Parts: sequence; structure tokens; C-alpha cells
Amino acid sequence: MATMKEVAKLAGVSVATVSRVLDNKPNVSPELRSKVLEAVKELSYQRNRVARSLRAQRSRIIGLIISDIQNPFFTSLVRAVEDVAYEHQYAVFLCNSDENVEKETLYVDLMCAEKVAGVVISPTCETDSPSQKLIEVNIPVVAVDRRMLDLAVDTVMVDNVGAAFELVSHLIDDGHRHIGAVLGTPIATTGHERREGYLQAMNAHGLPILPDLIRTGPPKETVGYRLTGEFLDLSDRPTALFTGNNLLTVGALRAIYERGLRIPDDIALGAFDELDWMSLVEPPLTVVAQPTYELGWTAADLLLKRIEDGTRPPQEVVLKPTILIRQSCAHHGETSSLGNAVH
Amino acid sequence: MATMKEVAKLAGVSVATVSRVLDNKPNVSPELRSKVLEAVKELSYQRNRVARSLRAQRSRIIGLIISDIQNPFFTSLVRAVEDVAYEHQYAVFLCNSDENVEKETLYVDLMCAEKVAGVVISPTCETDSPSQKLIEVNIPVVAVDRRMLDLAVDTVMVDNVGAAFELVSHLIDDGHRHIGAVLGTPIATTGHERREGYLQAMNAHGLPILPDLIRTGPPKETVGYRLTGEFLDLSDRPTALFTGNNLLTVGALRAIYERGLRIPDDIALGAFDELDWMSLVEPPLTVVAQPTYELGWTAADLLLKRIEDGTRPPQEVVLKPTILIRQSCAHHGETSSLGNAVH
DNA sequence: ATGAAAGCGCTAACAG
DNA sequence: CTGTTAGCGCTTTCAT
Repeated sequence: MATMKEVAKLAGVSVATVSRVLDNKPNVSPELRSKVLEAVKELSYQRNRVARSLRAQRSRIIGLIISDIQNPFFTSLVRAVEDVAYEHQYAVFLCNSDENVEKETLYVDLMCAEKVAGVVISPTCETDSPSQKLIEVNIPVVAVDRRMLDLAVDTVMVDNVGAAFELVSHLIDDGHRHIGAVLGTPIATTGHERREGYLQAMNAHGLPILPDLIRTGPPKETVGYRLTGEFLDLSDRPTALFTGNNLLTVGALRAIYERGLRIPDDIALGAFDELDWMSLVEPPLTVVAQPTYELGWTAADLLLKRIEDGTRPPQEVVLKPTILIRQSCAHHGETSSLGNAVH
Repeated sequence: MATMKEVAKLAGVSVATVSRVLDNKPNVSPELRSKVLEAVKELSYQRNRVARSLRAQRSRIIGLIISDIQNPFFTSLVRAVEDVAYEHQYAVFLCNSDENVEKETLYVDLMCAEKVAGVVISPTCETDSPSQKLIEVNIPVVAVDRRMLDLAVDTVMVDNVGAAFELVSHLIDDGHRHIGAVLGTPIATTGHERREGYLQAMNAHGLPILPDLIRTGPPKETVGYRLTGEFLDLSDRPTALFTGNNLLTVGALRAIYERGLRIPDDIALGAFDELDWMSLVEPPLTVVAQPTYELGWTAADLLLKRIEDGTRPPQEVVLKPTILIRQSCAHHGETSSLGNAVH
């Protein structure tokens, strides 16, 4: 591939002039400009982004650290970040941390070593985050989906407390008093905020909080399966379940189906996170649908703004999820209609 | 962040020695080695990957160009590529081409400008691929899911013809003679190979090929919806449908549900590509499940091998998909049992 | 075994 | 308006 030097030679100018033309700087005579452009075309010259990055001490790359691209929650979030990045000629590094602090640390180090322009991260933990280092070396960070309590960074979240409150309230309005909660560990923001929403809803309706009805664990399918199983095998089984994220929900469904129980007759279900198929299963599930694309888009947008102006004060953006009431949470005691509910 | 020069100074050696130690080169005395290591630790020094890349004319980055990360088919393929990359200390650029040659070209240019070590690509077109340029500038390429006919590159695919043949044969064995095919455009490998499988199956069973029963278009949900609609509105409607990929299938389902038709009684369905929920809907769908993770893993593995040894002859790996027979393709004329089919 | 120095391709400060 | 030049941080000859 041609270098700038070769372009300069062919155009009969200095490399400085070539650089100026490519940057669209004003102080270049029209003649030289067109000569340079011609040479660029002739050699199909492309600037070496690695050299530019070294020189600038910063590469035109955005790091994106999420727990797992295989989790559908992240898939459109990632798409959004890429769309924004593409729009601004940034490339994006995709990194799966697997909710693992060591892996997250390694990726943070990689981001530093690659001198990325900024990183969007869904942090594994709320405190002592590896992202600390990014701040230290002056790489802008925006947290998405989860907070980092001890770091002052831009943050994009949904109103977890409010959405959980509404969902659980809906269950209560449907006549349920005995509602089990299958939640992610409170180490992550989403875990404890959704728990908080559950607690507030129970309190607001004068229902007792039974510690036995709140079970938490790492947000994985296997955990949802296990915790739900515990609930279902209780002599005094809850009449409804609130599951705290999509993975936990899938595990919960497995546990319920496996016991041959019917939703919502044997046990009602209200879940956090919407997946494509949740409206296609029988019965369709009542869920909190998060605006995942907007989450990613907003985060990337905020990051780019901060890259351009590091002095703006950190901002917290809270997006509103949508509650989709479907058949999985029909009135307690009633029987839901069967039939093909696919749309 | 500390530089190598600072480490050298602190350790009282030259930068060359530091570099040697970091590379674990043999010709360094134990004393100097430990001094260097100490200095590295003291300064928590990390090598600047950008500088290394410039020097090496090659960055430790793998480019991954797919059509859309939001398409579940790619999600675990991407995960696999990342897993392999991570294992070997490579970072990965994720690029969505949207089946758009211009966008693909832009991304190819980006890969060149960033001097990536290699790229895994699911090419938009079989010929005149933008990837040509990668070959020219000597960046190793491996094609995944689709072929590039005019480029000699490593390729990882599934046996599309065979799988389509088996699936359509199954439909025929179930008593269907009048089988409509909703396929991706034959520009992409998967499109025409699956078409080929359909043709072979019809031929092998002595059934006539009716041009009217084969409809193709870009592999998008809207297209699946439209083409299926055309089939359903035919006076002589097919008794079964073969859909050529997951997006087309979703569109087909929409068209079928919208008309209030029942699967498989009114129309049977056999689909290419498996999605999580396809076993959860009513009725569960008969599908060809592709080994997506293995596809990505194999591609990344092949790429790494080629990066290390550019002389090995290009290789084609063909993986075998699995056919999952479920209720959406019951015998023609029979009525499937209803009931909750979720597992 | 170790160090000095050239140079990867680019930008920007400086001189003219 | 244009060119010369000094690095950015690293690896790698080439001397010693």
C-alpha cells in the first residue's frame, strides 16, 4: 500500500501538504490541492490509521465491554453502538467479560494498550471497577445498563426501580399476595434496583416482605432454574413469580414446564426483559421491555460527546422501559383462555 | 502511562534490553532480566500496542465482518470468533455490513487502514467481492457461511445442499407434493445452494419443478412475509413451505398467522436455521439447525493458522447441520395434536 | 550479552 | 502558502 511520502512525491509536494489536503485544512492553494487529490486517487492511497493513532496518542476506536453478546439483551445495544461509531468513522472492539472481573480487567488493559478513544461498558461490579484505570489514563468511559458507584462517569440506564414496581404492582392488582422474586445478585445495579422495586411495591400495597420469597444469584439460566425450583417445591408455593432478567426467566420457565405446572393457573409470571419469542410462547409472557437499542445509542452518543469535550460534567440518562401486559399474569384464581396466541 | 524508555531508565538498561525481556528472548543475563521485570512492575508498564503495530506493520486485531449482529444466526458465531481471539490475545473489530456491498467495502478499507492481522467475513456477494483488496494487501481472509467464488481463501460452511435436500425430502415423505420455496437471492451462496437442495429433493422423488413454487428475494423478514403471502394467496396454494433462512421464516410465520392459517394443517413448514424459540412456539417448528458456534470457532482457528503460516493451501471445511423434526411438518392431511408443546 | 540508532507513517510546530 | 523536521513508542539490525 502507498504511503503519504509516495503521494507527496507523485504530486511534487511535501508530505505536510498532503496531510493538510487530507485534513481539509484551509491554507493550501487550489492547484496543489488538486495535484494531491489526483495522486491520492492514482495510488488509491489510504491513510494508515495505526500511524495516525501513534502520532495522536489515541486511536479512532471505541471499546465496547459487555458481559456476553450471546445474551439477547446486549445484541441490539451492541448494534446501536456500532451504528453510531460507523457514522463517525470509529471502529469498535467487542469484548465479552462474562461477568468476570478478571476478564474485564484484561480487556480494560487492552483498551489502554490500544489507546482507544473511549469505552462503553456494562460493568460487572458497582465498586472497585477495573474501569478506574481508564479514568486514570484519561480514556472517557460511559457506563450502560449498570452504575459504577465510585466513579464519576456518564451513565445510561433504565428506571429499574420504577419498572419493577409497576410490574409487581400489576401482579398484586391481579390478586396475588404471595409473590416470589427471582433476582440477580445485588452486586450489580440491576439486581438490587429491581429488588428495591419489588420491595416498594409490596410495601405500597401493605403486603408483608417474606425473606423466604426473595432469592438471588448470578444472573444465569441455571440459577433461575434452581431458584425457581426452590420456590415451586415450597409447601406454601407462591402464586406468582417476578423474574429479574431474561436469563433468569428462561431458567424459571424450564423449572415450571419440567414440573408440568401451567402458567398462569398454577403460577403466574411477570418478567424483566423482553425477548422476541416471549409473545409467541403459550401463554405469551407479561414483561418489562427495555429500550435496548436506545440504551446503546445514547451511550455511544454520550461517549462521542465526551471524547470531543472532556470537560462536560458527567451525566446520567434514565430511559423508560415499557410494560407489556400479556397472558402470563392473569387474575389469581381465574383460568386463562387457551387457543393460539401467536401474532 | 509509562513508556519503555522510562522502564529502561529505571532499570538502568537500554530499551533494546527491555524489549528483549518482554519478548522472552534468550540472550539476556538473569540480573538484567530481573531488574527489568522489577521496573516493569514498579511502573505497571504495559506495552503500547499501537506503536508495536506500526513497527510490525500489522496489528494484533482480527476483523469480523458479518451482515448483522442482530441476526441471531451470527450471534454465537461472533462469540466463537471472540473466544478464539481472546485466547490468543487478539482484539476483534465487529463490523455490520447489512448485506450492503458499499458498507462492506468501507469496512474492508478500514481493515486495511488499521492493518489488521486477518479478517473473518461472511461475504455479501460471491463474486467481485470487496475482499479482493484484502488479498492484494496480503491480509489473510477466511470466508464463513458463504463462499467467494473468485478468491482462493479458506472457507467454512455447512452442507447447505445436503441439509435442504433432507429437509425437503422429509416434507415429501410426509405426503407433500406441492411445496413452495421461500429463498434468499442466489447471489449469496446460501441462497442458491439451498435452492439446489430443494431442486434435487424434488427431482429425486420424481416431482415436477414448478417455477411458480420457487420465490426468492433478499433474506429479510419483510421479503419472507411478502413471498409467503404470494404463495398463500395462490388459488392452488402449496401444502407445505420450505423457508431458506431464519429471517425469511419469521416473515413467513407472520404472513401465515395474519391469515389465520394453521400450521401444519393448512400449511406445513420446514425452515432453515434454528432459533431459541422455535421449539417453544405452537406448533414447534421443524428446522435445520446450524452449528453456528463451531462455524465461528473453526473460521477463527483457520485464520490464526493462516496468519502464522501464509503458505498453507486454502482449505474448505464443511460442517454438518442437524435436522430437528418437530410438529410443524406433520403428515399431509392429518391433524396434529394440540396441547402445550413447550419443554 | 548489551546498546545505539534507524525507521515504521504520520502530524504539527516552526521557518521561510 | 509551503516545506523541513522532530518525534509518537516500539523492534531490530548492527556494532561492540
